Amino acid sequence: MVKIMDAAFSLIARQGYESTSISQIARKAGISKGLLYNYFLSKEALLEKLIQNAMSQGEQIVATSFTDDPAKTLENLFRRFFRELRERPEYWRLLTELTLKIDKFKFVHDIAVEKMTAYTELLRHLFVQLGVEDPAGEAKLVAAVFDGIGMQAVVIKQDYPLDELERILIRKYCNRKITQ
Amino acid sequence: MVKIMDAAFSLIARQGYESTSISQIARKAGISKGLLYNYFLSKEALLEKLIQNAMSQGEQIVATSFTDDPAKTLENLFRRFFRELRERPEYWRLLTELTLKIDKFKFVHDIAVEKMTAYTELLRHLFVQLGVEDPAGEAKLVAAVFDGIGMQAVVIKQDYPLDELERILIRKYCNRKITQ
Amino acid sequence: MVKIMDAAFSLIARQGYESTSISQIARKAGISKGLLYNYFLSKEALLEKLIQNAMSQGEQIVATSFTDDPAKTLENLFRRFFRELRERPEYWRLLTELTLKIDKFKFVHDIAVEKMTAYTELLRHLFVQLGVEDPAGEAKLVAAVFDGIGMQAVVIKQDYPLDELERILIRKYCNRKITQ
Amino acid sequence: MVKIMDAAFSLIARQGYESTSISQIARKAGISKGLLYNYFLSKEALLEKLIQNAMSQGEQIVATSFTDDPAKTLENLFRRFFRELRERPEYWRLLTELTLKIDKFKFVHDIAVEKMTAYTELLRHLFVQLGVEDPAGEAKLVAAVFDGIGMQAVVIKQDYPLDELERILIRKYCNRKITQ
DNA sequence: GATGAATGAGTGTTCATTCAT
DNA sequence: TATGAATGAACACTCATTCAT
Repeated sequence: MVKIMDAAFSLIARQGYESTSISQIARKAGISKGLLYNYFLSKEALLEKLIQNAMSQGEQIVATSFTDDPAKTLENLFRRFFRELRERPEYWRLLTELTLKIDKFKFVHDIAVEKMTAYTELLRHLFVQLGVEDPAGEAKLVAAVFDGIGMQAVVIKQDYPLDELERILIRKYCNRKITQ
Repeated sequence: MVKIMDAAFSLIARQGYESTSISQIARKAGISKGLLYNYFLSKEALLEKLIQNAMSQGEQIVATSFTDDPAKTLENLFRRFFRELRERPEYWRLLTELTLKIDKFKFVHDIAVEKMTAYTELLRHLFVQLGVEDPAGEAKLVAAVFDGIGMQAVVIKQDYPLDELERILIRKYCNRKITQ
Repeated sequence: MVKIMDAAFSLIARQGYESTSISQIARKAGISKGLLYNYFLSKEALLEKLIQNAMSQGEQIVATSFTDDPAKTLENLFRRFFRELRERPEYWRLLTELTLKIDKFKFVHDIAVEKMTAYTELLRHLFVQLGVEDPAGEAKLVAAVFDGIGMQAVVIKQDYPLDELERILIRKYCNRKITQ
Repeated sequence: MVKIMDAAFSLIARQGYESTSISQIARKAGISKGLLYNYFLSKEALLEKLIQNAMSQGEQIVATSFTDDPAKTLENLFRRFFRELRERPEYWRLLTELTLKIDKFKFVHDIAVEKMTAYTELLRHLFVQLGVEDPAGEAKLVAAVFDGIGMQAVVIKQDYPLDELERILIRKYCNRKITQ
């Protein structure tokens, strides 16, 4: 049920998983607690569905960034990442919070590691094409930058200079001559 | 009471704030629940003290990194940051988790913003001395890198290439000639 | 609906009345919950039908045991009782469990008393024909033995010496000369 | 806490385990639900304590029945058994109901089998001393009689002829000459 | 006849917090 | 200073029952 997922998403993204009760979710979705359990086996199962949903949206972003020009592809990735951060910060909040729950929910670890290695590998591949020195290391660095910016954007919110960071990153990595 | 803080710190760092009960903390600290409430007004107040404590430890790291040579100072900062990550990963876990509780605990936002601006300003200052182009932007980027690496290290744990990232960062930013 | 009764019977006999849900019964019967309520007014009503059904099966056992020879009739009763216990122990489980719900379901008491007096009267009648001393008392005793053996067989299961007890009872009560 | 045990005992004995809620028990005991959980880890743990309590009382009955004369010992056992049934029928209700829950609670099986074998062995021993033919078989029979009478007394209540059955049993098994 | 979405009161259990001692 | 008995509101979850279709 999409109403439930939406309600759960916005509440959990804002308050965190443990601080959001099934009652709250049901109330916000406009249904009874009992009905919620017709759709989801447990609170944890609901969370898992939520994450899977969010992840698949993330994959679309990557998929639609590809072009023949690696510099352009990289720029697309950067721009879409920042757009996401601006338009749907709660998505990153949820992902980040969940990532920290790695010891509590077994399904999180697999998703997190898979996501991280996939992104890093993608960046490395682009850096190779762009002739960047130590592409593997640079990819890891940029992956960390992504996570760090996501985290800080979520925390500092409107005061965080997303625009400036976007400009810096694109200038640094996507111009003709990549020297550094 | 330091026993309480220690107990609370290790439990919350490992299990998270909501999953750690006052009973557990009191038991681990070897005192009664009642006594705990003689020292802290509430669970939330204990958490606040915990964070303030953790932050001040972070400041010590910064303070002891200073030298006359900005490149050396920067290298010290990097090295100490990575050492912390290796030796006390729970510290970062706690900080990261708590940072995300921004909407739940008002005091978190102020602390987080203050920390971040202080670090960024420090980095900017060093970059100015080192003649880095766009020192303010670079400082923001490196601050994000720090947060990102901390986050990923906490999640990926022993498989995360801390050593490699440390080497890359130092090579990139702390060598005589800073060109990028 | 016989499918419902069968499903309910096997589930309740195995798990007990309270631990068996209407959903389970409907699922096992291959119908919807709603349809089940077309046939039975409530879970309790279903239970009542279940018991009546079980009781009438018990009566068939008695009815087909009759012969002209009271000793043979008694032996038939014994043998059929033990056969039932061996072949359909869940039947006894259900009856025993339900019998204990006397304070919860008013209909249980009437059924139980009626069953017991009928059996006792039957036994008494046979004992009179067999010239047993104090036939009424002996009948009550044997009725108790039946219940006790049923109970113990249900609990101890495969380790309970049903064969031995059958032999003992028949030797004791069904031989030409009844002396005791 | 004895208040809790008493409340739980009387409620569970009357209504059954599943039909008695923790709320009811706490209310009857005059305490909060939370406090109940300071004394018992779970509803099941409370039940286990209840049974252990009941069993140890049962053992006292057996222990105080012994004399040098086996016939007198047997008579004592019979009389005490019937006295218990008259004075504390709920005790038997609880024990019987629990016994049927053998598949649900692991601790029940051990207790039930132990109780049953101990009683049967005791009876067999007495029957040997009394020169009863097939003492082992007779012991099993009498053990079943006990269970059966207990069961019927619980169900039929005031209409069940406990006095008559007591007289019959004692006459049958405890007189000088045991012939049967 | 037949479905299953929907409800609401209930369950066992947890836990931050208080307070008499 | 120190205890822990006690509370009450909350939690995740279940289930008999209803009803529009």
